[in-house]
Amino acid sequence: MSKRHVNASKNIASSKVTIVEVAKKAGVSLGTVSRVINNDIHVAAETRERVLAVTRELGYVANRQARSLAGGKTNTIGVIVRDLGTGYIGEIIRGIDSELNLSGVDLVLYTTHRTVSKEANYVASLAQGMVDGLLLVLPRSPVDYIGTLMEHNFPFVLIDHQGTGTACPAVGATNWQGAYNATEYLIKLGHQRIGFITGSMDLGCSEDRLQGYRSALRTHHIPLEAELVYEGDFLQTDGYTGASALLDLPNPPTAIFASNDVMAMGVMDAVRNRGLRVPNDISVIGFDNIPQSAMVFPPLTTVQQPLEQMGRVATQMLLGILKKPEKENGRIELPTELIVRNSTSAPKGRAG
Amino acid sequence: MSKRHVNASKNIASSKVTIVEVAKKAGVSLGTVSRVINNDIHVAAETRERVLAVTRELGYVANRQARSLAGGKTNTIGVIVRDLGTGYIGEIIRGIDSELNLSGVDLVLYTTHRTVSKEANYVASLAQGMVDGLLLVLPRSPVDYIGTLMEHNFPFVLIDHQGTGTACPAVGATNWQGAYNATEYLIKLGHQRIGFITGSMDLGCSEDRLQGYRSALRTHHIPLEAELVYEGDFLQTDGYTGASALLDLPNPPTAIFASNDVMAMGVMDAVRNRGLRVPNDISVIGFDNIPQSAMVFPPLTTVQQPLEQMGRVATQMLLGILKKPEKENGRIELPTELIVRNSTSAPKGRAG
DNA sequence: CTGTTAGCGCTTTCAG
DNA sequence: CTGAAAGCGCTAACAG
Repeated sequence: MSKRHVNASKNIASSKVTIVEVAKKAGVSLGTVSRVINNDIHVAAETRERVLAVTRELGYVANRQARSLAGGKTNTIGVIVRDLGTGYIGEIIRGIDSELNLSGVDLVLYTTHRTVSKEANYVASLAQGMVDGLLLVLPRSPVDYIGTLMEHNFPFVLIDHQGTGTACPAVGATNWQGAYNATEYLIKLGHQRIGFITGSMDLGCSEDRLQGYRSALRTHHIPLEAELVYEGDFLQTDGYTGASALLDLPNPPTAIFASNDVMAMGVMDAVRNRGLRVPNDISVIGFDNIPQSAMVFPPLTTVQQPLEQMGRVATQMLLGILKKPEKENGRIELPTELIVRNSTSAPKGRAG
Repeated sequence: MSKRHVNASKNIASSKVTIVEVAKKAGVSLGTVSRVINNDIHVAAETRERVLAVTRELGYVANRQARSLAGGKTNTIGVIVRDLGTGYIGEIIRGIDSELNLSGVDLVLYTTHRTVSKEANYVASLAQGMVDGLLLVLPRSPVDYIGTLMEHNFPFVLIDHQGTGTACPAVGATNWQGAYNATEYLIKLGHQRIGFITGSMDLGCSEDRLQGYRSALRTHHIPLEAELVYEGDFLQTDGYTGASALLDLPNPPTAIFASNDVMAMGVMDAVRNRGLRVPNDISVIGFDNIPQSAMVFPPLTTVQQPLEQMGRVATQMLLGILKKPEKENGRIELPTELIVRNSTSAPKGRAG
């Protein structure tokens, strides 16, 4: 069994509709075929037609690997995400996807499963020519490769990552402001003891939200108490255990602000599990405004992040860079917005 | 500016850490390096170590394009989906993703945006060697390429698609049975006029659900009335308009069965919008059991599809085929299950 | 066990 | 406007 033969049973490419076949059948050189399929201007209209006809007739499909190996454009951009677990990232991807679809660019998606080494690896791999540009969603350790990426002028945009130092193309949301507003809203409702559950503290956005919370308290002359801040990791169980811990305090909070909606749901569970009611006994507020937050009971007051829009904007930015690499691009912050629903109210025994 | 130079500003690969560099520095031939990075047994332990060391030192990263072009394994499988819009597909992907992660296989995801031509195109493209196998989620027109795929023994598994004719590896759910059970449940509750909103009728699963509904009615000697069946397309608005149409009937139904949860939510909206209550006035039942369905108000009675498991099983199947191509694989049906929540009750004025 | 060699399918000069 | 030729980085025979 020859090598070719083995491949034949493994690979559709062995149907052998390559550029060479097309060239032969159209009676031109393979260089010409290449020009045609790449919309090169330097081809006689008549020749182009003939080649195109053969192309269709033979059902020719360009081989992406070969194309990118040879140094051409891939017309696809790579997206690297940690996982598809939460609706959170899904929303962003939708934005990316629909924007990309508009300009006929393809998308390949890689998931890192929160594995830092995979992240760097995929970046390196994709940047080798597999894609024309990279969108990094909520990257864990961009420091590892951003340097290389920039050095080589490889087009990329960070999504939802607070740049640590280096200025590079990125889009995020006003996390600080969102958290500030939410906290202030609670304060104005009359709450004085407000519990806070953080997100993964290795993420800039978590830090920003925590600071927003703190600033609001400070502004309103409410003492910051360490015992009211619980460190979570953006998972629903963190909300549950965090809320439980907070409610076990000798002097428990009257409101709990979770750094994302998923944790806020965990908080609500914990509250209910103790026979307390939301918002009558405990007000709960989240962050993100994922679709579910409007549908839970009671509907969750939360801070909306323009997730899909972030995906869209980042994509436009990347597409822009692809067109004019020289243009400088900085960080864009999209506004967050407080969405008041029914999980918050004035603290018990107090007028709204 | 030479070609090489242009690439240098475009491509990280120009850092030139190729197999050749490694070979040179390690004092071996490039063939040997290839063997090492492919875990070929025929390399002296000592040589392997040396090469590996250089590999790390230089930060070598294999070029996927070149590798697959040359005919090697890609160690990645391709997943083709229509979109990421609904949680539905996200759940399946999660199953795929986590299963793949277990075996260290990478995943590339392509979205077709319901474009049939794209679907066929991606399949052809990926099958050319970009991936070792293909997972086709809810494919629109598999007929277009399944033949080719099978002819060439290219490994693939269909997810959630009722095969029209050709026997090929696929995993799905017992849609007929699920719809039958749901309808029967409604009947046993005392409902006699049950409205039904279909999914996209070009999808096998929609047909199966409709038939399940019909069979249940037939079994219980309830006449099938065409006016009680509304054709939808799996979108929330279809549920809304469908329910509205149904409720406008001279003799409206007392229960509505929507072919998926998203439409069921639309149904609930429509019911409420007319001042009617769920389930007191109208019972509503869905299909899928997406995460949201447990959180809406009232919590939705629905038929659970083992979405994540379907992803898992399909992936195991594909991985199995990759290992032993000769093994025959047929269709696997995973069981659906009726989840009773609070959107259903006995019809008004009748004891449960 | 290791080196050599021939491509994979395509893009891109460089000549005409 | 078109053909010829040189690789892109790697794998897989084939000889040692």
